[in-house]
Amino acid sequence: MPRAGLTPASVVAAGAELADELGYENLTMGLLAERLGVRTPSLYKHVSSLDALCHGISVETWRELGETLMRATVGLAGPAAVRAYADAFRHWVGRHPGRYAAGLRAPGPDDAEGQRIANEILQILYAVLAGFDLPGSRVVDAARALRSALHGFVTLENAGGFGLNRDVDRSFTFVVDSLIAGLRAGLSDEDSGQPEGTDHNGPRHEYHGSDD
Amino acid sequence: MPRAGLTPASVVAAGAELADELGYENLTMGLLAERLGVRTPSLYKHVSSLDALCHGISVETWRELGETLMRATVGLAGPAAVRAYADAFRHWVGRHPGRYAAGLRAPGPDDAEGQRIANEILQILYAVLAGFDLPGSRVVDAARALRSALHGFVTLENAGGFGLNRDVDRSFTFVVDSLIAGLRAGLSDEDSGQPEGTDHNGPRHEYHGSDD
DNA sequence: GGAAGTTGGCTAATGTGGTTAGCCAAAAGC
DNA sequence: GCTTTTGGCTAACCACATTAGCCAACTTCC
Repeated sequence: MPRAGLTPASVVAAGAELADELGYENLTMGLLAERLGVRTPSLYKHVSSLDALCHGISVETWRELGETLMRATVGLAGPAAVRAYADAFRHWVGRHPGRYAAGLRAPGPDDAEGQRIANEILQILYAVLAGFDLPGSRVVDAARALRSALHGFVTLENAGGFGLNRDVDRSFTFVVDSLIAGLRAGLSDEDSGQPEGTDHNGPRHEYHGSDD
Repeated sequence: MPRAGLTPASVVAAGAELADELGYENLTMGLLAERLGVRTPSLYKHVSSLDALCHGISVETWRELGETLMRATVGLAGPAAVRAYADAFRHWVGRHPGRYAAGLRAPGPDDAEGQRIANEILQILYAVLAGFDLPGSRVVDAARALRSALHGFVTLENAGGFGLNRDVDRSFTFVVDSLIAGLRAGLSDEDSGQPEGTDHNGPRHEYHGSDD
């Protein structure tokens, strides 16, 4: 019985690749084992369960996506930064649908690594939004808006939810431009019930509970 | 052996309810059978498979959601219609997360009923957008934008993707208002490569292939 | 009212996929 | 080289979807 030279990292990496190829929901221990030239139970020497494997893929996903978004937006500000962020996001997810699906599992409160990375990505987003001079209490709304729109768009796009009749790139531009319009307008901070200045919801580090 | 009085419709309805309670991914033939006071194989006398059950829930979902959106927007136009549409959508999905998840399975090309209902909902959306005098080739973009943003927002919200720190209602308003701003701006129809007037991508009925 | 037919329960059994137990050789450490 | 640890493997188990085939309960029709 020669050894296959697997490691937790290589198993997770192969799992991520397989998820992209077959779709996240079709990722199976048996298929992954086959891909790695090994019998199914052998995988358990490297990952404790399918769930753990998916968690590993998730962490990998956020790491890679974070790196990508960082590279894409470095040196940019304002609308250009938002557009670059959005495009990089869409293209990365388009190339890695399985990974992205795995990444959607929110990190549990006990998952320090996941929390850390989620927070890191959030910081990139806040940096991108910094150029718009939004009132403090609006920044969270803006981040959620951008996240929502991007997530929704790529999810529907990957699921084939858009017909083929009209250029999808153009639609994507429309979404992003609309949000930029909203950011520019500032959409007055119609009192959030919290006095200015003591707003504890700005882009700081209290977001360890969940990504915002 | 007394009879349980099940019908395909009642089984689907119970499945939808169970999906809302337990989450779509936890919906299982065994649990549904238990809920209905029956053994698992008995369900197969009413639905041909788990997949068929989910398809049934999906159809139900779009029917109910369509009805809800229709009611919410009837008699409204422009920004008010968009806001009403968005609010109704969010609240319905918030109350029916399992159903909504089931509804995400895009109807296959062979599924006439699913196609019909999807198209119907699309028509509501187009009606809501009609008040903005968008150039013909922009309407599809606008519809996709609204769908994406709403879908992304409710999905992240239901998944607990937003922290608890800041009012989520306000963030939702921000997303919707941003899109309305984009719709108002019209975001000039920077040539879509198709001559005006012959645009075959407007809000008509060619969308039988997939919802747009 | 009852005989025949259909319907809708049931138990038993199969297959797939995740997971554990426990064996044994290969690599690593001394 | 000998011991220990590690990473393969087979066998077995469990959950869940699904099918086969039995049999009672409703329905129909005389």
